[in-house]
Order: sequence, then C-alpha cells, then structure tokens
Amino acid sequence: MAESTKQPGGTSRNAPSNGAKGRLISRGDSPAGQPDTRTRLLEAAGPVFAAHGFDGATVREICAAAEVNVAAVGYHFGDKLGLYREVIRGIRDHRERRFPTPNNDAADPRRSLYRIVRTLLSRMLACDESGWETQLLMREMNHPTPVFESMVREFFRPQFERLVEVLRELTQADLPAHRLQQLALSVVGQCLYYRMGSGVVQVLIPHSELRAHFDIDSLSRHITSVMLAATEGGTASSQYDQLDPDQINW
Amino acid sequence: MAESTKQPGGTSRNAPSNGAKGRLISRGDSPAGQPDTRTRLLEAAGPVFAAHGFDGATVREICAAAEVNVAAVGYHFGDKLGLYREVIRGIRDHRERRFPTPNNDAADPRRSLYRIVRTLLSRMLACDESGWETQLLMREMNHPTPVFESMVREFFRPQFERLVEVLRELTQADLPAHRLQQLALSVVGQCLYYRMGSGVVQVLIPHSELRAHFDIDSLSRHITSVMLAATEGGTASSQYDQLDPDQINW
DNA sequence: GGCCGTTTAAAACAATTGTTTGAATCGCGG
DNA sequence: CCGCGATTCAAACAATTGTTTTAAACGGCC
Repeated sequence: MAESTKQPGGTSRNAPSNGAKGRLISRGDSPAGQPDTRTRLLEAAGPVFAAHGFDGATVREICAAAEVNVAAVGYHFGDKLGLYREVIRGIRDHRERRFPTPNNDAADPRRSLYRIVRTLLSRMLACDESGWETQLLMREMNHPTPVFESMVREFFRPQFERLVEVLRELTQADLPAHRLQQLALSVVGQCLYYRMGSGVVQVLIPHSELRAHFDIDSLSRHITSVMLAATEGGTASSQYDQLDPDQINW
Repeated sequence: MAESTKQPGGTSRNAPSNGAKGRLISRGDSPAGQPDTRTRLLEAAGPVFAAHGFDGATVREICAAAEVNVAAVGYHFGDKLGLYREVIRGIRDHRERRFPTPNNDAADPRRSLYRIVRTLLSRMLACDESGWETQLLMREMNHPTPVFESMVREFFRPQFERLVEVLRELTQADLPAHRLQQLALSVVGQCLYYRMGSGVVQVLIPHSELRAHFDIDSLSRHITSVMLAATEGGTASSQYDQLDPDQINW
C-alpha cells in the first residue's frame, strides 16, 4: 500500500500540503467567480453541521450544498472530523471579530455589566449569517466533544472571570468567591436561555408580545436590572441569609 | 400482500393488540423473574435515547441492552419511532409523580417562589434513575420534534403561568404582562443553566467549590434571593427605567 | 397429547453511511 | 505541443442502519 503519487500528504489523514499549489491564487476566491473548493466546503459545512450535528450531518449533503464531489472532503481535510475541526476553528475566530468582548468601564461597573449582558445576548440571538455558529456551539455544549473543552477554557473562561470581577465591584460587601460565581452563572444562564429555550419561549409567549418586548434591547435591560437589584444595596448577602430552612419550609 | 395471520395489528404499523394476550400476566413482571419483553425494551430504550438522541440511538444497541432480539421492537411498537413515543409518554407520566408540582402558599408568595425554584432545580439536577429523563428532555428542547411542542403546552405552560402569578404577587407595583414573563423566564433560565451548561460549569468552577456550594440547597437559595431582590421593594420597575440608553451608552 | 395463536429468534434485505479508488481533467512550465 | 503534478470526478467499497421475513419455540385450551 505504498502511497504512490496521487495525493499530497498521504492517503491516510493529511490535507494537501497547501504551501505549493498548482494555481497561484493562494486560498480564497477565484478571480473568475466561485470561491475555492476548500472554502466552498467550509462555508457549506457550517450550517449543515449546525442543523444536524456532527453525526447527523452527512458528507453527501455538505458536498451537495457546496456543489462539490464527495471525495473533496477526503482530499482537502482528510476525513469528516478534519472538516469539522476546521469549521469549529473558523467559528472561534469569526465571533471574536464579529462581537468583540467589551472593555471594562472603570468609571461605572454597572455599565460594564450592561455591556457584557448585551454582548452575550447579541451573540446568542444573532440571526444573521452567524446564526448557525451559535446553533453549533449550543450543540457542542449539550453533547461535548474533545473540541469543546478547550473552547470553554480559551473562549468562555476569560469572559466569565471578567464577569466575576465586575460583579465583585458591584457588590460592596466582600462576598466569598462562590457567591460571585453563582451570580455570574445567573447572568449567563438568563442570557443563554433565550437561545437554548427559544422553542419553549416561542410557545409560552404570545407572538405579539415576543416581537415587541423580547428583543435584545429589552432583554439586556431586564437582565441587567435583575442583577443590579441582586447586587446593589448589600441585599445580596442579607437576602441570601434570610432564606434559612426554618423560615421557609414545607 | 395480504397481512396473513402472523402479527396482530398488521405488519405495517401497529403494535400487537394488547387487549388479548396469550399469557394472563397483563403487562409487567413475569412471576418467574425478568420483566416482560415489552417493558424490558421500554426501560432499556430510555437511557439509550437520552445518550445518543433519537437518530443516534440504534435499535440494535437498545435491544442488546434489553437482551432482546432486534425484531422485538418491530413487533411490539411497530417501528423505532413508536418505541420513542412510548418512552416520551412514560417520562411525562413519571416526572409528575416523582417531583409533584408544589402547591401555592397563599400566605407567603416568597415561599411559593422558593418551592417552584427548588422543584425546578431538583428536576434538572436529579441524578437518580430519572437522570436520563432530563437528559432526553434537554435533547428535545434543543432539537424539537412534533412530540415536544405538545409537551411544552401540557407540561411547561401550567408551571410557567403559576410562576407568573407568584411573581405578580411579589411585585406590588402593577407590572405589565411582559415584565412578569421576563422575570419568569429569568427564573427558568437560571435553573436550567445548571443542567444545560453543566459541562461548562464543571470546567469553569473548581471541583471543590462545586461540590460544596453548588448543590440544590445552595442554588435554590441563591436563585430565590436574586429574584426576590429583583421583585421586592418596587425596585423591579425603577431599576428597569433607570437603564435608559442615555445613561448607559458606549 | 395435539392444535393454534402469541411471541421470539436468526438471517436477510434495501438503503445509507464515510471513505477509497483509479481514471479523467485542469493549468502551468518546459 | 507535451509532460506532470494538483485537483476533480464517477464509481465502488465495506460497514452500519432500520426493517422485514421466515421459521422455531412457547403456552394455554380442547
């Protein structure tokens, strides 16, 4: 089984050694019209993976959407998983450009909180061409693969830690770490639910109300106000301690 | 293709007419030892469907777990989807018995809120034999099938409306409907996140903290206190209006 | 015991999956 | 124009899928 002269990089795993290609157009649009086969595959694979998941998506559907032969994925990415990895990597790069993480506002931590909430919601509810990205991330979140753990570490953790810092500024009292983490998770949970449970929300909330009062603006203000009420005035700690098992039991 | 004398209910779709069976044991354990083939299939199918989803699960794996021939699912349930429907129906019945929806506490709406939160969290984080049920519900939530919409209507909507009523009692001011709905969704979102994003949480929160401060008790108190702070004292409306685009802009 | 409907078993079926193959095509350097 | 590597194509491959088929075993009833 001597890997003869057919495929650059060997017939087993690798993509073609893209350093030296026949055509000089390095990787992207061809001047004629349609993009490169490789990029056409990448662009077509994203929505399909988002719609059906990694296992559910078929390379034939992807290749049909890309108008490309089924053997192309094997040639350019080694196998289906190689294509998937590349799609995930592309998402990670694109989102940071599309919705940059907001800077801290040293003057008013309330603004910082609002910005974080709004950025989170914007990323969740984006309905433009990056809508499938969130869908795919949600899929990874529910059925994590080895790809996802590193993504959480590199992508979610920095935002989470900044959120914790903002909440620390907002709560004058010196709350222990786990209380701040709980508050941060409350923020993230509220934001994510409007994406994750969007199907549930659409059934529970009448359509007219939904369009009028459940846009990014309204929801950002709502979630921010909830968290401000929970953090400001020192009520965060007092309310928490009031809820002892003696007072509330059944 | 005259459906001869082989299978009760026809070879195309139906399950065997279970009204008249050969054995008198009506449907369940056989006195000898192992349960009925049908129930053995039902019990084995739940975890497998939860682990791999409807498409991902294979009837062969299910039948192997149930120690049953592959043809049994076709005989007892018509096809794979028939088995799935029956599993979903079983979940719906079992959960209402396992975690009954708490009654309203007319005296103190704060107690009612706490009970609802705790019930929600208990259902989410249940790690006992009903753990796969939540897992399967989550799967349906993220990739809804025709089965799920009716479940939202019959199962989630009543709880949601009661939650709205409790929140209405908690907010003295007469808030519009969409504000109460937003608050209710904030409750649900915070509760669900600890299940949905459990993978994320496990990466973000150190393991020691997680076991010490992120159990059902602590989280119930935390979420309840957040929502009480957001609703009590009339701050719900005032905070919301303070957040106008003029004050917080970027 | 012998019959008969109910249930189970092993095997086979058609369809679809990801992947590979070997030839045809493209595009440039000689 | 020819050659040659990079790329694309149609076809086939082996594996797995849900489902069906055919025959055998079970168990009560005469």
